[in-house]
Amino acid sequence: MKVTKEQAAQNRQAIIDAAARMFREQGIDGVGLNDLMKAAGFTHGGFYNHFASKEALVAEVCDSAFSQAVAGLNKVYDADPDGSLKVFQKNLEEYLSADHRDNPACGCPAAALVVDTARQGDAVQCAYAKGIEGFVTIFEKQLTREMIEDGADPETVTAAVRERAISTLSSMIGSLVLSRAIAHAAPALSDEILSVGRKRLTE
Amino acid sequence: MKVTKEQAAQNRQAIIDAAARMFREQGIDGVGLNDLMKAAGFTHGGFYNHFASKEALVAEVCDSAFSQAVAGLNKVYDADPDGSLKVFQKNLEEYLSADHRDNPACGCPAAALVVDTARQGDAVQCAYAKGIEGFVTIFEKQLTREMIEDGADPETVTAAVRERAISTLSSMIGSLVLSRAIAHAAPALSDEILSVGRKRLTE
DNA sequence: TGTACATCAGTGAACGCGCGTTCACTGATGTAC
DNA sequence: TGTACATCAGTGAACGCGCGTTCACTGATGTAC
Repeated sequence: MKVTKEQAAQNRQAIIDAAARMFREQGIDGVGLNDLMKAAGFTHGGFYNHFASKEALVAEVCDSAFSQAVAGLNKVYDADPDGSLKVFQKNLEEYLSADHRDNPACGCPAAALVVDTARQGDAVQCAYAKGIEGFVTIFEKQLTREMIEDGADPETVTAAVRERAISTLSSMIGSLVLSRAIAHAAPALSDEILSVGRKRLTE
Repeated sequence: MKVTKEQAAQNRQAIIDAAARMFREQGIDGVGLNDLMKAAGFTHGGFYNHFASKEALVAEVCDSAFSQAVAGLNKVYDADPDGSLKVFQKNLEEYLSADHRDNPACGCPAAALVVDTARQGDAVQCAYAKGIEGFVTIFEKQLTREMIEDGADPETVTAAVRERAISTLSSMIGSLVLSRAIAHAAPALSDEILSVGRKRLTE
């Protein structure tokens, strides 16, 4: 039952994509390879034709999910640099929306995997860290635009921008994961966490 | 091998305490009942003399860990209401320390369990939500003190205080879990996340 | 207060189950001639 | 270009293992008389 090289590469990516969804939704430990392969449309035995181990898959998933997210943002911002600030602000607000909170499977990998990652091996943590650095870089670029547009001196803005980028990212992730943790048990407070987060981000 | 009622109650608490440590360090899914009971000093079969299921234990652990944390803070702040603001500020800084980052087992349950909780049943989420509400209440009290000390009008401060309480808690949790996720892979950025968080919290 | 008996916390073997991983096999693909 | 053979992605049974949970048993505790 050999398939073409292209088909094999597609199948491999299908496994990564299914894992990216399931890991974000159910956690890394919560997803078995049997269920994963079934979700990707295959039988479980073929897994090891593509990956050396589950750990290796997790690292690739991290890499893939972050790369897609970072590349997606960069593409949008670079397509229209002048209008990118508005899109950036809109992205921040959507990040802390009920929709994003309620759909982790296709949401931010940094938030969904943040606690699991601390318990994973080096390869996973490195892929995750690379992704975070990518986000920080994007934030720095956009926040620099924002501060210069607001009349700041381009020369002296650098340190302040990096601080804002890091604290913005931390707050976004914190607000999102906290609102998710209590979404069912305390929906009002969960909503409040999101709206307070949005308000703080946009002022 | 029956033991006295008091001894049985102590043993039960020993299981909860061991679980509280292990869940924070290894995640809820990452801890087996066999290892847990061994860590608490017992054989695994006795688990069900104390708890109906692992899920029931998790709920009790959440409840216990948050109650201890909240009660501990309240005790300190109430013992010396006038000096409590200094202690509060010190607590915020210690929260975002390398020491806290590197020792989740005895650290904040809200941070260590935040992503796992979203995947747990109602009982666990309710215990967690109750704990978060407890933290928010404490923060509101202390931030009110702070703002009044800084000359704010006690009557009009309420809404702003709640916002600050929620956003402070979200940022603390976000900074801590993010710094933990990349502690090994990107130690410099991990430290930077903590120090930026501390700076933002104390200004 | 002393004796007989029920209670039940703790033990350790066993349950079925799903985990990550391995393996022999299949058969279409890709390659060497 | 056509044929023979090696490659290897996919299949599905099987591996050992640890999971959460159940159970029969033990024997000191707690209780009823």
